[in-house]
Amino acid sequence: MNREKLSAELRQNGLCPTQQRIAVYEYLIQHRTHPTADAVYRALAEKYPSLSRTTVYNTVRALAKAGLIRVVTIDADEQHFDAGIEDHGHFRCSECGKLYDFSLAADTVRPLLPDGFSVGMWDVYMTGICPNCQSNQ
Amino acid sequence: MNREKLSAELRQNGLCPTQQRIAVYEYLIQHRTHPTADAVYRALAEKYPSLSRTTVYNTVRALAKAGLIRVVTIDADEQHFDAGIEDHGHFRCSECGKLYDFSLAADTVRPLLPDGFSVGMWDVYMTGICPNCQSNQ
DNA sequence: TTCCAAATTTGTAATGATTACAATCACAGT
DNA sequence: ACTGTGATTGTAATCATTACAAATTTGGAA
Repeated sequence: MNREKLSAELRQNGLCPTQQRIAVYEYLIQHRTHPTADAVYRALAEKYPSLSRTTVYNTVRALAKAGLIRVVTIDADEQHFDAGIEDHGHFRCSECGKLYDFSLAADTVRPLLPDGFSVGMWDVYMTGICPNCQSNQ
Repeated sequence: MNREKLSAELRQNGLCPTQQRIAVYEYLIQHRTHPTADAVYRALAEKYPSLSRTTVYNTVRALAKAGLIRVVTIDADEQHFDAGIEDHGHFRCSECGKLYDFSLAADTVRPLLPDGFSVGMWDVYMTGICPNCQSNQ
C-alpha cells in the first residue's frame, strides 16, 4: 500500500493525512509484530527526527478510534497495536512473550453474545507456550 | 462457600490461607462485578483496617497465578479481577463502561489454535453497546 | 506452650506507560 | 500574504502497579 492510498484511507476515516500519521500507519502495516506505541516511536525516530512520542500516542489512539488498527490488551502492562483488522485472535507465549496471530472467523465469535448487545470490536486472547519454546525444554 | 473451604482451596493451590487472602478471595467470589484491585481494597479497608493496598495487589496476583481467579484486561488502563473460572467471555459497554459475562464453552475457543501451541488461559472480549444503553438513546 | 525460620503484610517510595497542557507549527481557504 | 483550525512537540503531571525493607504473622518442631 503506497502513501497515496494510505493518505486517502486516513482522509476517508476523518483523519487529516499528515506526514506523521502516514508514517505511523505505514509502519504498523509493514510491521505486523504488534509493537507498542513506544516501539513505533523508537523505530521512526531516526527517520523522522522531529517526531514526538506524544504524536505517536495520539496517532495510534486516533487510528484505533477510527477502526483502522486494533489495540491488543492481552499484555496487562502495555498496549500493542495491530494494523490487521481482518478476523483473527491473539496468542501470547508466557515463556518468550511473543505475540502470535491465529485466524478466526467473526461468525465464530459474534453469535456468542446474547440478543440485545451490539458488537463493535472483538478479540480472542489465549496464553500458553508456543511451539518454539516447547521444543526448547 | 465458607471460610473453611476457601482456606482449604487456597492451601491446595500452594497459598498460605492468611486472613487477608481469604478476605480478598471471598470478596471476589461474592462480588462478581469484575472489580479492580483498588476497588477490592476500598471495599475491604473498613472491615480490615490494617489491610494494605500492596497486599491486595500481591494477593490478586497470587490468586491469578494459581488459576483461582482471572485477570480481565479488556480495559486498557486497569486490570479487573474475576473469580469466575467457569467458561465465559467478557463484554464491555463503551457507553456505561460496565462489564458483562457471557457464557461460552472452552471447546468453542481452544480448537481455534494451530497445532503445537499449548493453551493455558483464554478469554473472549467484545465491546459495543449494552441493551440498557441502547434503550436510553 | 514456646520458639524459630520462612512467608506474608505493611507503608512508602519508585517505576513506567500514558495523558494533559500550552506553545509552536503546518496547512487550507479567503 | 492573512487567518483560523487542527496537529505536533516537549515537558510536566497522572495514576495503576511494583520494589523494597522493616515489622508481623504463620505453621511446624521441640
